[in-house]
This record gives sequence, C-alpha cells and structure tokens, in this order.
Amino acid sequence: MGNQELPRRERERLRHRQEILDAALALFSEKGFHNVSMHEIARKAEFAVGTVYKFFENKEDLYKALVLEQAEKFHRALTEAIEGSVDEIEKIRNYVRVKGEVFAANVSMIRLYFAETRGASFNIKAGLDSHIRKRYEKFLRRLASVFESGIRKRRFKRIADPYHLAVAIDSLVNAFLFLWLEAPDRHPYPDDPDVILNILFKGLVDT
Amino acid sequence: MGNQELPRRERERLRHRQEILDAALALFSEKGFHNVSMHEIARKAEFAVGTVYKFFENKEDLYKALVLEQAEKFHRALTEAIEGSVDEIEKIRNYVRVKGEVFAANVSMIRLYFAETRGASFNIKAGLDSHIRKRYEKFLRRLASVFESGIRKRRFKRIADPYHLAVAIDSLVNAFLFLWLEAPDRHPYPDDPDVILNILFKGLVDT
Amino acid sequence: MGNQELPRRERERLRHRQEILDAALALFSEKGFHNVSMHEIARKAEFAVGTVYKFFENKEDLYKALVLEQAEKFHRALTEAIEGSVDEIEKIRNYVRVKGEVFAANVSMIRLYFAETRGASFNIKAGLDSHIRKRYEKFLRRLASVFESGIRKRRFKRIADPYHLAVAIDSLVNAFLFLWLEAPDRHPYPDDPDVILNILFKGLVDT
Amino acid sequence: MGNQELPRRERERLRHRQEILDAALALFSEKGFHNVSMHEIARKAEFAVGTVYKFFENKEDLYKALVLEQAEKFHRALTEAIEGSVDEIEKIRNYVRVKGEVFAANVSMIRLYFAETRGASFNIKAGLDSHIRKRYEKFLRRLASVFESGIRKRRFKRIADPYHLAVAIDSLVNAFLFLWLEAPDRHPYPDDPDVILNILFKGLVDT
DNA sequence: GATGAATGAGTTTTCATTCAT
DNA sequence: GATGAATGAAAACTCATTCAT
Repeated sequence: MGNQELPRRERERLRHRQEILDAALALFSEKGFHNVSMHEIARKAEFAVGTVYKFFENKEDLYKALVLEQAEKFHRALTEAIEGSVDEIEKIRNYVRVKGEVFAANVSMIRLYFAETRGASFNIKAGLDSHIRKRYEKFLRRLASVFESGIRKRRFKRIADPYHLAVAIDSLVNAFLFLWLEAPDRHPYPDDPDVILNILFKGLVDT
Repeated sequence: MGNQELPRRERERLRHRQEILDAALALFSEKGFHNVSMHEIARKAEFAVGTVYKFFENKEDLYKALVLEQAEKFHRALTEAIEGSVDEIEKIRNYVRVKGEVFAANVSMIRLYFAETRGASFNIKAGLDSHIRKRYEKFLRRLASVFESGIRKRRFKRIADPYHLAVAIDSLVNAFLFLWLEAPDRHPYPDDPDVILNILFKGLVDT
Repeated sequence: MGNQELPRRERERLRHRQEILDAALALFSEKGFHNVSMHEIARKAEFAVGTVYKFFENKEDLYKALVLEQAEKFHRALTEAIEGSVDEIEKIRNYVRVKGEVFAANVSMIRLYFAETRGASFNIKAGLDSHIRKRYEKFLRRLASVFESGIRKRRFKRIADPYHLAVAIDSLVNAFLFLWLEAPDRHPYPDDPDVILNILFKGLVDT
Repeated sequence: MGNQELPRRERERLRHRQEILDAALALFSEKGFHNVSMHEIARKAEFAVGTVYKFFENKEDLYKALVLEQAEKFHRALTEAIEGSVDEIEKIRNYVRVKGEVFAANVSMIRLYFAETRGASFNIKAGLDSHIRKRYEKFLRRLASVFESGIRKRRFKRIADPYHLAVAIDSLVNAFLFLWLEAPDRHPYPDDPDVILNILFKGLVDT
C-alpha cells in the first residue's frame, strides 16, 4: 500500500524486480542455489540476463534479497502471532497455528528457510547467514519472553530455562512441518495446535 | 580388525582411500559440496587429482561414500545407545548422552549430517537423499518403539503418538546440539541429559 | 540470398557461426578430430571458447554440422553435374570434371570427405557416419541409373552391373584425386576427363 | 621358423609381445587410435600397463609396430600373388583373388589398412604415414610394371599410362572390398576375379 | 621382467558477468 | 532500462606415462 503514490516508472520497476524475485524463489527452492543459473532465472522471469543485473549486483545479491524478503515476511507474521493475545498459552497456540499457515501458503519458501536456519547454509558465502540468524534469534528471545511472563503469572511451571523452552517449541514445530513437507498425506500438519503442544504441556513421566 | 591379514598393497590402498575421505570430510563440512573442488580435495589429501579418481568415480560418488560412511557410524552408535539398557527412561537418557558425545567427537560430520537429514539436500542429485532418509526414519521408528514399550509398562504416560514422541525428542536434542554448535561457550551441551529431558518429562502446564 | 532481409543481429550471428565453422574446417582437416581442441578452434576463429559453445552444443555437434554442411554442398554439385546434359557419356564426363573442380576449390574439405566416406570414421561416435554414408549411397545409385539408361540406349555396352560401374568410376576418380592430393606436381588432375574415362571406356584386353 | 633356436626366455618375450599386438589390433580396428587407452590394451592382453611399456616406448610406437607388421604381411602376400605366374593377365587375376583372401582372413586389419592408405591418417602424428605410403607406392610400381610388360607383349592394349592402370585396378578392388565390408550379404566379394576385371578388360564404349 | 598406484598436463564444458547497441 | 552476444576463469574428468616394489 502506498505504492499508488509512486510515479508510474517506479511502480513498473518494482513490479519487474518482484517478477525476478518470484522466478528466483521458485527455482532456488526447487534446485538450490548452485543448480540454478542466472540465465535460467532471467528466462523464467521473461527478461534478458542483463536486465537481472540491472536490479541485482550479482547472483549472491539476488539470493540475499530474496531470502531477506522472505525472512522478513515470515518473522513479521510470527511476531504478530504471539502478540495477538494477552494470554500466554493462547500466544503459543497462535504461534503454532500461524507458523503452519504461513508455511502451507509458501511451500517453496520453506526449503529456503530450512536451508538458511538449520544446516547447510554454507551454500553461499557468509554474511547472509549471520543476518538471518540474528533475526531468528531475536524472534526466539521474544518467544522466550512469552514463556517467562507465563511462568511469572503461573500459567506455566518453571520446568526449564525460558529460552530453552522457546527453542524446544520452535524445534518441535519445525519437526512437524518437516514431516508434513516430506509426506503431506501420512503426516498432515495438525489443525489443533494442542496435538503438538501437549507433548510439552503434559508431562511424559509421572512424578 | 582383520586388516592385518590383508596384503600390504591392499592395506596401503585402504589407507590412502581413507586419507582422501578425511580430507573431503573436512572440506565439504567447512564449505559445502559446491564450494569444494576435486583439486582442492586432492591437494589437502596430498595426492594428485588422478589418484582421487582412481578411488572414486566422480565427485558425487566421493560425496556419497563419505556421507554413507558417516551416517553408518552415527546410526550404529545411536542404535547401540538405546539398546544398552532395559529401562526405557534409561534408554532415552543414553540416547541423549551418546548423541552429544558422538557429535562432540565428530564436529565436522555434524554439518554434513544436518545438511542431509534436515533441509538443503538439493545440493546434490537425488539417490543419496532417499537412502539416508530411510536409514534415519528407521532409527526414528526404533526410538518410537522404545516409547511404545515404555507406555505399555506405564513408565511413560500416553500423552502423544509414540512416533511423534520420537520425532519430538530427536528434534529437541538436535536443537540443543545446534545451539552448542553455534556458540559452544554460551550454550554448552548439558552433561546431565535430564536438562533436556525434563522439558518432555515434566509437564509445562498444570492440569 | 535473402540474408539481406534478416535483422542485423541475426546476420552477424550467422557470420560468426560461419567463421567458427571455417576455423574448424581448417583445423580438423589438417590434424583430425582428436588432435584439435575447442580452445584451438576458438583462438583461430578469434572468439572465446564460450562463444563457440553458444553456437554448438559440444565438439561433436560442431564436427557434425561441419561435415554435414560440406557433404551437402558437395553432393549438390555432383548431382547437378550429372543432370546438366541429356547424353549419358557427357553426364559422366561432367561428373569427372566437376568432382575435380570442387575438390580443387575445397582442398581442406577433401580430407574430411575421405575420412568420412572411406575408412576410419570410427574417429567419432556413430550417427554422423550412417547419415553421410546414406547420402553417398544415394548419389551412387543416381550415378548407376545414368549407366543403366546409357546401356538401354546402347551408348554403353553391358559389361557389368550398373551399380558396380558407378562404384568403379567413383573409386577411379577418387584414386586420381588422391594422387593429385599427395603430389599435385607429379600427378596433376587431368583437364581432359577422358584421360581417366578411357580406362573404362576402351577395353584393356582385345577380344 | 627358426624361432625354435632362440633361447626360451627370448621365445616367451616374443610371444608376450605378440599377445599385446593382437589385443591392440582388435581394439584399434574396432574403435580407432584415439578411442583406445593403454590400460584397455593391457587389460585385454592380460598384462599390466607397465609391461606394455616394457615392449613399446609409447602408444604411437605400439601403433606403428602394429601397422607396419600388418602392412608387411599384407604387401608380401600381394607381391607373391603377382609373381606366381608368367602370364600378365593371370598375375592380375591372382592379385584380385589374393587381396580378397587376405582381407577375408584379417577383417580387423582392413580398417587399419584403409585408415592408413586412404584418408584420415591424421589419426596419428606423421612418420608412420610416409613409411607406409612408400611401401604402398612401391607395390603400385611393381603392379604397374606388370601392366607395362603386358602391354609390351601385346596382352594388353596401350589405353593408359601403366601406373594409372595399376592405380585403377587397385582402387577398383578396394571399392569392391569396401562394399563387401559394409554389407557382406548384399555385396559378396566375387569368387571369379573377372567379375571385377571385366570392367577394365572389356571396353564400356564401342569404338 | 612384471606390476599397478600415482602423477599431472591437457581437454571439454559451464556459467557469472560485462558491455556495445 | 532492456537486450543478448561475448568473455574467460574455473571446474570436472581422462589418460599416457613413470617408477618403486
């Protein structure tokens, strides 16, 4: 929104840029950074290579722009999810639900996301790496603070360090998303967040 | 064992093969498949390129041999860990401890491991992929059966599907390993498995 | 002809393609397929290697394009030669003359021609092979039909199978061209076709 | 003959050398000089590469020895053929018959022979070339002298230069051998030499 | 003499990037 | 801004040849 106020030229520019990013996302997510050529991206976006270089300094730059854009969108959605309620348990439930929704709506972005946050980010030269990881950690700390305040309010028991709880819930959700990604039929992502959350909420061992 | 009985020539051959694999592991784990050249591997192993090709048909073949060898070693260690005791809780504790130990002893193998089981395995052409994933899943099912028998024996409460519990504990351990990998000082892998396990064992929410 | 109407870009492209083919012809004909490298061809054509690969998928592809182009040109000229007159003897004379002319004008193409029709075409992988041989045989059958109609009209005596006569005259002409190729001074290709033809036309043995 | 007198060691050496040459002949004739590796030859001969190098300085050397040996054998047979009779016509008939027989008995040698006398001898670096060509030319001159003496004795008409007649008969025979080589069923090499010779002996055109 | 592991120069091919139009 | 031909460095891979055992 607000784009209407830009001069026509600028609007077109931005649209072309976006078309290139879209083509790149589809290709990178399918084949990985090294198995996609700039010509391929240009062809898919229906531009000449030279044009792609008008928008992005080089291949890495294009990749970074892409990943940053996706990460931005993604973390914004998640942050909103945990801010949409006052109740901590509800925040967590929201987080599980929204992460599932965002992923389902952007399947091709997931592979990039996993490639960049978990393992194998040696795909590309450093730099991107640390930027994304920092943003990711920032979100984890925000998630940790939800647990912290939940513990203070006695909604949660103090069974572990809040940051560890954040890491735990995040890795648990990722694991379920992974299952779903590999075999959507055999492992559908649960509609009810509690299917996942119970694993943490209810104790496994009687005491 | 038994290698002593091989003729000298053969023993040397195997040693040289191993030297090449070692060099390749170090490089792949540091930079990723596509950012390592065969010449680089040869140089690090102190052989000529041609020699590397005497042992491995091509770059992919070398990579596969490497990953398979590592995965084999890794899964064998983990399988032993959960078979070393009769008590289910003890099996799980063992698993957490051993996975930490194996990783600590083979840091450079971890990146490969994560690259191949989680995300971004589009680095390389298929085949390896499915082989490793299958072995991984096989282990997960074995872990699930530990939970299953634990539930039957009332050592565990039936809070979730056993396979999901296996996935959960595995992802939780991975998450801690990841933290440690990124910042060993800030996030040491806990000596006491219960630091991790309590997150699952004790319920977060009072009921 | 007609090329004038092509857009400039396209005309340039075709010219560059031709320059590469010319360089390749000179080199292949001098040294043979395996003793010429793509870099060598590029250098001779005054382009970078990459450019050569823009025009031809790979080395074999370039070679095929070259040989096919030459064979096309060559067989067209010969076919015209035997169709330029109604008299069968004159057709054969024409054929001998034109084959000599075409060869004299395209010395470097001859070696390729001999390499591909006679012996040693195992230089390169199959396919080209059969294509050229078929075209060659087609021409021989056309030549045979000249003898056949000549025999029917009693211009020739029925001393042998017409196809054998075609093979005979063709091999005879090749033999003279070979002599000339090896020692142009000692064995000039005769201006008068009858120097060659008399060997077939006049009987060697009195009956 | 005479080999029995050599010491055992020497006899073995020669036998091994011959086994290597045999393996090389089979391979070169099937695939051509550049598509056969020294390892391939060694494997086929059931020796190690090093052993092959004990007998032949390098690949070219091996090839030369092979071709020279074959050419020697071949030209000896042909020379004997034209010396086995006093009558010139009979000499020529003998030559046609024997060339057919020798080829039929050594099919794999033919391809090498054609590769080296006709076309495409740029397979390998010069030297061999000229040696073989000289021997070949020497034979042609001997054949020419048969025609010359035949003409003097009025067995042949003086329709062309005797050397040209030699070249003509040789190329004609080669052409028939080629037809046979490509399609033995469709084009059997004639039992009766006169099927070929009539093309030269009887005049095609009435005078 | 025989072996075969090791060598490394040389070849084909790809692809990110530039730049004249 | 857009184009796409041209570039050339760099990578994978081959194979004739050597030499220690």
